[in-house]
Amino acid sequence: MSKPEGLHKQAVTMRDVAQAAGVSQSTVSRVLSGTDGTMLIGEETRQRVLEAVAALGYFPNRHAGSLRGQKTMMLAMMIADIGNPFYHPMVRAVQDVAHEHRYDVMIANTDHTYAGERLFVESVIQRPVDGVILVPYHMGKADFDRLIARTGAAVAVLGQHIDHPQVDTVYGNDDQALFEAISWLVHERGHRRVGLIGVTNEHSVGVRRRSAFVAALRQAGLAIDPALFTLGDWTESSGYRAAQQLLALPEPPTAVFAVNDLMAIGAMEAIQSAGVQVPQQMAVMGFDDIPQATWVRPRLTTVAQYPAEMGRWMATALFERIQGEFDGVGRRFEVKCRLCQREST
Amino acid sequence: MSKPEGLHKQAVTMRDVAQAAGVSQSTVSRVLSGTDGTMLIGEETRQRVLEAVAALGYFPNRHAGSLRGQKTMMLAMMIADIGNPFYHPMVRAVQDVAHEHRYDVMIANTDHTYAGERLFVESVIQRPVDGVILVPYHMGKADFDRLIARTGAAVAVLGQHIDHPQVDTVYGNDDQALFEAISWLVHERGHRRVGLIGVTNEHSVGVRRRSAFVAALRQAGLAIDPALFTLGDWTESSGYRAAQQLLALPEPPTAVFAVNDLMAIGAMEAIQSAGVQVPQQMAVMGFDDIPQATWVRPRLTTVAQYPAEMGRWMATALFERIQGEFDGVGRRFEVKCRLCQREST
DNA sequence: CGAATCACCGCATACGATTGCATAAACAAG
DNA sequence: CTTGTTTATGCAATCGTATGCGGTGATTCG
Repeated sequence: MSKPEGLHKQAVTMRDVAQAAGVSQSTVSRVLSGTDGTMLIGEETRQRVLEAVAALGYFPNRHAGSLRGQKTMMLAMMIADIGNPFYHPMVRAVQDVAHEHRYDVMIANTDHTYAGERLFVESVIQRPVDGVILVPYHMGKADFDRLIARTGAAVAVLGQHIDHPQVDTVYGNDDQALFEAISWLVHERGHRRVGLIGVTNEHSVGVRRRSAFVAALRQAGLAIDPALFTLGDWTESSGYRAAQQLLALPEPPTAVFAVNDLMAIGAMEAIQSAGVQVPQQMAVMGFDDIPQATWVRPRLTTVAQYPAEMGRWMATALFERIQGEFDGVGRRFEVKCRLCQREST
Repeated sequence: MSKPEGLHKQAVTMRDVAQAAGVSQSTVSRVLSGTDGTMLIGEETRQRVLEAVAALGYFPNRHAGSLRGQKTMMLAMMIADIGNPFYHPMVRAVQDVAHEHRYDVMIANTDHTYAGERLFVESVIQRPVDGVILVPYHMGKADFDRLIARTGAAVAVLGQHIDHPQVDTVYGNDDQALFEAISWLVHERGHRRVGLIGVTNEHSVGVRRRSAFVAALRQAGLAIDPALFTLGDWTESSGYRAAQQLLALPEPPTAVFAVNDLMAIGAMEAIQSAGVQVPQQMAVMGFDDIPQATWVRPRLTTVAQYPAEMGRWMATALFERIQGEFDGVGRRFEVKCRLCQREST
């Protein structure tokens, strides 16, 4: 009775194909999906159907399949900031793997906020997908339970933020790598006052890296000066401001460690603008090894992570679950970080 | 009869809410959408329904609405390379506008290939969305006709590549800006041998920029030396290789212009590695003004584009069409480029 | 030669939400 | 008491696809 004013005109449906081929719609469905082992289709009709499909340029409407409870052929990916180059190879890798499986990828930014993360979860509840890839900073186990219970999607996660029995995890040994990096800075390079550009404690990864930083200083027998701890929000400009703060100190540090490269690059910019030489007067070190770390001068010493590998791992783990090849307890995969010694230290 | 094995478990549907509130499912629909002006709902039942919604934590299944031909609450965006920082503010702006409208964004890479672009169109045909944003390099009018005819989606496009009556377009005056940039390089800076790092003629934007380049040289009365024309593929590494090629020339240019910043940065890397001073011995100039242009040393002289503004414009134009506020012929919006004079020239 | 088997295919229903139409209740007017 | 009108709600069809089950014609077997 109701004729929906086609905002989306689906000119050619399965019924059209059926009519053109002189068969029923269900036959067309069976020819195309083919997965119905018990059902046999005559070779002649199969050909007629395939010809009609080609002639009409038919494509299946995936909204229908999604509604029917089939695969949605879609992945959702949540990252913190699409402007951060660290995520690009990851997104890239996920998209590549997805396309191999003829999947599409929906992407959302959270801007590192909890509100953004919850919005993402609600979005996925409203439009269920087959798989979800997350880089969570705030979400708790309850949020994951809800996500999984309501959508039934396979879930893969980056980072040690969460440990959930049903989600696969890939993470770097960042705390250990950071510990070693600071130790190297102290012992090999002789720095005794090292400033930190960290993030607020709302980010569990910030807490972990800060602890590793403190532990390294402690182990080296150095004093912990609260004035040397500054905060940023992962962006280049926040690194710039944090470095200014450190430079303004009565007794500035001789080295600055930023918990990501963007902030390190911003810090270097600030330090050089102030007429302070890097690394002679002040060394700078970052984390991630984004490509831009080698574009700046001096080239940035940093701790490399391997986002492409991480993304590929998450995506393949996801598809193993989607295709039912694996459904055990969440796997954990560690990608080792590596110190990249360059010119800024 | 058929019980689809719920890959996606939608625990709570509208029917559940209806049952909990003791009304029919259609009443729930009317309470929630509310858009049905002719239909009145008793205040008491409205409350009962809303309470049931809250109690059950109901969210609408958007796959169903999409199938029914309603809005899909989804945008699709096609860009060439998610690794190119030029696109990030654009993606960002689109996502921000979309989220204001409670829309999600599906993103696809084409890697600058026609195959990638066609794949995207097919993907959108199979899963219609309300709006499409494209950065096309190869697609022709026929592809756009097909896209629009098959999906009925609103379309917005970046660049002058296509001019279609039904699509809104935003573009920079890149040819003019490039002409002026080269003229500036020649007249103000005195360069008489300028190398070009361009792209193949398959990219219409490459052709246009190359023409502008040639025109500027002609107008300056300079000879056109084919050896000074090299090709890249928009990536940093291709810029590196192209610059090596120019350096190897018997008579190398005194300035190099790359049609985007990534290639310019790659070129600068190559030039400096070869022990040639930038800009004293060889000047470098790019196009786009990505943030990284000010990270490198010397800072890159370039022609600025404003991708965030471009993205915002495309997105708002799209929503004007989606919401029926506009349905006239495709609008065109020019975003002026601007020369950013820095240290590399 | 009648019945059982088999290969092939169509009918009908369901997924969840929207919406035109029918309908029930309540009330007013004649 | 009948008829008309208003108000609030339910029924049922629909979007495009998947699938259990029943049906039909042909072949085979006892």
